[in-house]
This record gives sequence, structure tokens and C-alpha cells, in this order.
Amino acid sequence: MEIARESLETWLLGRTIDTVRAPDSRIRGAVSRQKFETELRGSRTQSVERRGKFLVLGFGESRPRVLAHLGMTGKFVYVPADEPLPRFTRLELRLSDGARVVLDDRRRLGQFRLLDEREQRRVDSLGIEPLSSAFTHSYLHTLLRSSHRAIKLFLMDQKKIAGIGNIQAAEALFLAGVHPSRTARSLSGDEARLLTRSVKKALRAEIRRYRSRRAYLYEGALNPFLVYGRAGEPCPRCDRRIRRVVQGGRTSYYCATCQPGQPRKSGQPRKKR
DNA sequence: ACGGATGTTCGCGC
DNA sequence: CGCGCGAACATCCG
Repeated sequence: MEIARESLETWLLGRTIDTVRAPDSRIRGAVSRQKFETELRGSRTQSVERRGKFLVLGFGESRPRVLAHLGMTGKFVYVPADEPLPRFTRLELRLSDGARVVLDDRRRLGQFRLLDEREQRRVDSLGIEPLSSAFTHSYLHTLLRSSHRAIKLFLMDQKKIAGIGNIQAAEALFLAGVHPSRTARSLSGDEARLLTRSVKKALRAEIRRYRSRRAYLYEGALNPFLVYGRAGEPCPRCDRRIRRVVQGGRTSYYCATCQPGQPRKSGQPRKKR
């Protein structure tokens, strides 16, 4: 989402949206197509901000803001004039030079809607930004102590920490050597410290990966993750088989050896990768 | 053919 | 209120 934010900023900031096409009501939300299109038409983009996995676009005081989310399969794509639109284009923003910024979203789980009060409250209720300096080990440890949930589900709770999804939760827990089913409150201060660093590390690695290639997940390429999507493959650290379990309806991947089900006895932090 | 998939939301039950 | 579960969204891929 951070890369999506940077991309939209590059493509849209200071530019005026000439016309809008969004036939898919799911993308727009409850508002009518006509209202949506007329509200956006002629808007000059003044800001593109990210909060967790949400983007908020600003078009000045007199215009409504827009809330964007990519769901699982959404991506923003820049399409120069006269080039064909992606197959799953759900939203088309036409600029004055004929280029379009589109939302390409196979599963239609993405959103691009006028930000109303209800959604503003939703954005306001998001938890801390894990890459901010305020996300410290003591902050995380305090949060962890108040939760009886599995640590994996805790990490993915957007109201606690904003922006960690299924992949990053798995990667961070592997880096920290914490079993995904451990209770949040069972983590020691040392483990909270290591997990804080691991969350930041996993997110930064992902941002770097997106910056260096334009890869969307790992389509057509090798799986770049340490454990995510690697059930049955050898653990990158100990060579034992990566396991797969379902938690909260989502798949978790972990190494039972490197991520033991009980807290480590002594405080020898594991070697970092 | 079947099962699974980067996410969020909603309704229901405890 | 908190939490867990299943469903829904829609379509492609292995």
C-alpha cells in the first residue's frame, strides 16, 4: 500500500481528473454512479495519504475525500493514452493528456469511494503505524499483555496495529521465532522487542521488494518469502518442513522448530537473518 | 474438478 | 463488549 501511495502521488498529485468511469458499484460503495463521477470530475489531487492498508486522497476543501483499498487482488496501474486497459479494470480516472489511472482488480474486493463519516471513523479506529517511531517494543508489549488471542491474529488486527496482513504476519513471526498460536500475552519483554524489530523488518523488506521490481506478489517469479506459501518446503534456517495451519480462517505458515509452541527458556535471542 | 487465494465486513452465537 | 466462525464478494490458478 505504501508503494501504491507513492505511485498515485506520482501519477495524480497536482493533476486534474477529467473524467471518471466506475461501472462497478462495489468499488464506489453506496453512492450512485452519477454522484460519484460528478463529485470527482474536475478534481485536482492535492494529497495522497496512507493509513494502514487504506489510502485517503484529498482534492481540496470543497471536494469530498476518497478512500481507497486494494483488497487482495487490486492494483493501481498507469495506462498511457491509446494503450489498452487491463482486463479487470474497475475504475478509470482519465487525465487531460488521455492517460488513465485505473484500478485493476480481479476479485473486486478493492474500493475507491467517497469518504463519508462512517468510513472516517473506521480509518480513525485503525491502530498504530508499525513503521512509525511510536511503534516501540514497550508499546507492543503493553498491547500484547492485554490480549488473550493468538499472536498471529493479534498482529493482523487492524485496530491494534495497522497494515499487517497474512503474509507479513507469517514472515514477522518467523523472523522473531514465535509460534503463531502463542497467546499474545504470553510473549516476554525480550520476545516483544524481537517481534517489534521483526515486524518492521518484514514490512521494510516487502517495500524494498516492490521498489526494486514491479512484482505483484510473486506472479511468474519465485516465492520471495521465508515461510509464507512454503508448506512442505524446508525451513530456510533449520531445513525442517514448513507447516501449515488455519487460524481465524486464514492460512498460517511456520517452522515448528524455529518457532516453538512455548516461550524460549533462556534469553538467548535467536540469530538474526 | 476442486480447493485455495495478499482483505474486510457482516450476522450470528456464546 | 469481545471473540470466533462462516459467509459473502468474484475469478483465476495449480
